[in-house]
Amino acid sequence: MSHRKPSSDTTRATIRDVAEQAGVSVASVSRVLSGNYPVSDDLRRRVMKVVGDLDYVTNAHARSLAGGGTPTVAILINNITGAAFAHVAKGVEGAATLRGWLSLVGTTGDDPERELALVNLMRQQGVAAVVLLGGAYDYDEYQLRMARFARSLDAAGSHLVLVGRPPLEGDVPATTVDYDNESGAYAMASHLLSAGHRRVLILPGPAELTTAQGRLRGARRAFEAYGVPFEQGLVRHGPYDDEHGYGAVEAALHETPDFTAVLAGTDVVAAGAMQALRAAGLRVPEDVSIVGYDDIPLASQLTPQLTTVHVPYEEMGRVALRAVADRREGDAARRRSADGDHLVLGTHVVVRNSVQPPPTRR
Amino acid sequence: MSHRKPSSDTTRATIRDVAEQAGVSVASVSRVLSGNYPVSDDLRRRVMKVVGDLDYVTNAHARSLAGGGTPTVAILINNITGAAFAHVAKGVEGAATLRGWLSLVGTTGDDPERELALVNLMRQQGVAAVVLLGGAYDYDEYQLRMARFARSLDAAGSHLVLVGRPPLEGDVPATTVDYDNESGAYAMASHLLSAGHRRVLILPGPAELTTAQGRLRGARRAFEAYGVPFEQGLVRHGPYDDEHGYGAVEAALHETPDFTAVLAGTDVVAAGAMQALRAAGLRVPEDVSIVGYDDIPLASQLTPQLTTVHVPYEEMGRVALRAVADRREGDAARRRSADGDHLVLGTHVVVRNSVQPPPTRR
DNA sequence: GATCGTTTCGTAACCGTTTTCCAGCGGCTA
DNA sequence: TAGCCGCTGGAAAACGGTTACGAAACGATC
Repeated sequence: MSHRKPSSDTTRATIRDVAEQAGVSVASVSRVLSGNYPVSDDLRRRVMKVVGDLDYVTNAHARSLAGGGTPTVAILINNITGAAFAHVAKGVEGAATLRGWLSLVGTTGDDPERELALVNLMRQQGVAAVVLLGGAYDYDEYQLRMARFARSLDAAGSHLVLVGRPPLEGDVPATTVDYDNESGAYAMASHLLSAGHRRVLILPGPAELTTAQGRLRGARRAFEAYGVPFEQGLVRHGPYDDEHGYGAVEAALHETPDFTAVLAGTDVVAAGAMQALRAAGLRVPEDVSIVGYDDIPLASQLTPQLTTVHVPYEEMGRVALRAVADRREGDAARRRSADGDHLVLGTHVVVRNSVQPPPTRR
Repeated sequence: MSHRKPSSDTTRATIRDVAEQAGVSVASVSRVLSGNYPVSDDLRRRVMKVVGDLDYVTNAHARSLAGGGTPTVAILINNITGAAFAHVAKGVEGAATLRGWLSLVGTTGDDPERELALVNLMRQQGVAAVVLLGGAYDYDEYQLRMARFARSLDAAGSHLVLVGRPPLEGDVPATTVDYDNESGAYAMASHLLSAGHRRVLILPGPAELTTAQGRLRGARRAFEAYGVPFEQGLVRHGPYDDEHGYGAVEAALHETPDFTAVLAGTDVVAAGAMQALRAAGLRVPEDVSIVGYDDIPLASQLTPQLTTVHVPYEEMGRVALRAVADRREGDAARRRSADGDHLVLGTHVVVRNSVQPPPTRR
């Protein structure tokens, strides 16, 4: 007879309880539940009956300790509420559950320290992969630490995936899923320039964020291509939110009011900018044209609907998960060759109603 | 000497490896790391040195098997991308990490089956709580199954928290964090009525969702209070998205074009409605007034800015987590008394620019 | 009827921690 | 100097599963 403690009130049934009550061994129970081993119909019936009666579910921790266990992907995101990267998260999560994977999520709140700490925490969880969402910080030390983590994860059989940021430098075992910030911004700026705009207010985003840097570079390249002098005084950095869009336009209207268009680093920034323009009695796009970036749902709900560049965020999430799932199934050779993977997805501008040629006079 | 297998390439270091290399017992390593037991400085130094060298992190699965382990909260959400409940998720996640808890997330995609399956999956994970976000389905069988799950979770030492939906009926061990859908809608409708509107198009949302039902009830009550006949032909059900808002207004303009205001069940629906109005050449709010519900960021970014009712979504998330954290620390007596907890938070209408008295003629 | 190959199932050794005992040890009191 | 106590650290038993290995049962084959 057994001398295990009688099942307490708030203790879930164990596989042993099931085995005893069904009069079989724990191994048998394990086998009918995981279904990867032949069992007789009689056994299966007996076990399932008891499983139902006891409302038994296997303990995931024990299971993954012993070798089985469902893979888990960790999603590290700046802010779940941010529309753009929430879509990436959706893509990752969707692709994950499609394969029966679980999704852990942590928010970094724009804090590099916290981001690093979270990667470590996820390492403890033994996740199959950690997916890091959003632009990176351009500090050297940060990059170095991230590279170290990539190696740690790799050594533990996990893998780091960077989404929406440039790949780490050097021979780092990490996968990057990216889109071309620069050429998107190039296209957007070209759109404005070819409409005749020459003085455009540029709100790229936070100066230290790689995405903002890329978008700014793209815009500048377009100006060069068009032979239009690039005016540093017309670019204003700041956070990716509507308040900054509002404030920046407000300030610009005081200091350099001769711009005829604004190139926002983000749809949300564009929304803020649009409000400031209206508050100043300017019409969009008759007086001032405006373009965004990201093509989040908001873009098509504004009035006028925003011309912007579409980034396949959700697709990026799916691609990110697929990359790591493939690598997990691939053989060692394939895995090694895939080191430093870098997938870049295309963007395209979607033309709506927020751009017109500049007014002949103001 | 040890005869354990030499550490393979893709196998993380174990506590044993650390112990051996530091020349101490595994118990000591565990103690140094968890820090809940007195150890000498010398021991601590030796262990930490090796931990650093080996880049060791404890295995979370093993840890929680053995009794330790960080609590995890499961967030079950319809769609991460949905603005309103993404804020709840943010609240939950924020409060969770504040206490050192982890957050698992699963998306239900509007599928009751999947929702139920996820609750079960989370039960396997041994989560401290599962937080279910969003309106519930009004099927009897669904409610019954959910009640069963609540009991299962409770029996396993976990707990079910329902956010943004009415509590389960009967003596079910679940906590509900809710807001008053009905009185919010009542206030919103009153706002319209007191502005002089009499014929208002109502787009409550999906007929089978409890939130939509509540909002509709509230509106109807307001009409009764004002002695205005409630016209069933002016309510159109449909999903909570802008396409439905657009389509419903479009249809209504054909069939019952004499409405002077639209009461949308959601800010997003309102956005769609607004577009349809504009497409038909109507001005907002001069020709038609419009109000939303939820007060998501979008509401203040539309033109005109949307009058809506503010729901403290993020706060609800925080409250939800606090409730389950408290219960976890409380004694058995307190826990029992807290069965069937029901916290309801207040809402308030925020007046912006989308409502005017109806035009004297059309 | 003995041999052999298949199924099917039980036994027991792990997986990597935490935690309960218990032992050694130096210092203090009597 | 014996006895006791506080402080450290080790040995080993859980925690709840999975799975390699071996054995029993059974029909088929010669």
